[in-house]
Amino acid sequence: MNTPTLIVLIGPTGVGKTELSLSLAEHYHSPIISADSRQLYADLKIGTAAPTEKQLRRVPHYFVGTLKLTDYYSAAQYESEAIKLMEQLFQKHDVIVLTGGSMMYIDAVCKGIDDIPTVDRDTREMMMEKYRTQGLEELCKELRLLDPAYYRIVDLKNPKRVIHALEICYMTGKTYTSFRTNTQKQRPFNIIKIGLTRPREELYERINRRVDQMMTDGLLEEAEKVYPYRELNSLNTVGYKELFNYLDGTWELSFAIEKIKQNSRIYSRKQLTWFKRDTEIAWFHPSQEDEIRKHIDTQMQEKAGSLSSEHDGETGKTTGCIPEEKSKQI
RNA sequence: GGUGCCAUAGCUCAGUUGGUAGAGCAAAGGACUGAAAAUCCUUGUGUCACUGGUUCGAUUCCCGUUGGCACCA
Repeated sequence: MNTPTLIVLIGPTGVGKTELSLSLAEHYHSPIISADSRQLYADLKIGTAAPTEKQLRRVPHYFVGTLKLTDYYSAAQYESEAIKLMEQLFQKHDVIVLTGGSMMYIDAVCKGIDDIPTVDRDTREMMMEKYRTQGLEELCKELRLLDPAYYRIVDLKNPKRVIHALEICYMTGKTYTSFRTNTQKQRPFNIIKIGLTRPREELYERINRRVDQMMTDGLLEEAEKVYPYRELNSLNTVGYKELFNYLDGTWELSFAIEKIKQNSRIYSRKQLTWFKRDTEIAWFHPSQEDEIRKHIDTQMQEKAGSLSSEHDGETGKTTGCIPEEKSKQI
């Protein structure tokens, strides 16, 4: 049996991950695990550009359309479920393709997330109420007392970060810091990271066109259906939140569509920012499928049998195209 | 054709009683461990339309040119 290999195919929204993941999966006779925090929801097909019925028939997919809008989910939950699933899948497959744009989900699988208790509903309610009535500054003061170490490094202007740290302190009686080990988990499989990117203009044009296509495919109807649930976290999602403003009557439809395009572009940039610092990623243009396969095959040979040894630092990066090479030159 | 108003950042506009300018939006960069398509942070040099004049100094005042808008013929 060969060393199990996880091919991680990442890149910004709209770059062309889905199509390439299918052909790679077919080539390596592998299933596809989605790492997309919104394609998980069964009712958000069009707006999240989830794989179509036809595409799903080509290759078995996991973590697509498995959740209801009301379901609670998190990156940590994804980590444990995905790792468990992969244990099973690797018994029949040498290679698994993991693809998606949710940065934290990718890192959760590749590097692991610390074992921090899940916040229960009461604690979250309590903290939200505290935030509403007392404000962020008061919460920061509390954090300084309860977890001074985290207080020093946390982004004190970001309510979600401050609130979550306090939630953990209240729930466990321990500091949030004490749960942060900052260690990378070792995985029983090799990981090959492929990053897909395109020149900025090309990417933006694809994103804009895709949004128009979503509208003709019925995104508005999809948004109308889920409109009653708009307050849920699952619907704090590009493509839906903008249309809710139209359905409210606060935005013109054409304006909402422009906003979807804009927010998608911003999201793609955010993804690139996150991925850029991951030096293990080898970058390619989606059209370079041959080069990508070559890279994967070379990596698989190099890594064969090296699982138990220390991972070898820098991987030889054949760079089809590096993101931001343009801006670096300016 | 005549008269008046306007011309400042990618866009919409402030402003400088004459000492080379600043907001919003857009855009770009960054952070990120159980809500992550979330949440948060940082970044404003631009021939102040063009030409000439007055002035120590003009984006600001004056003459003209070009373009836009309005009104009158």
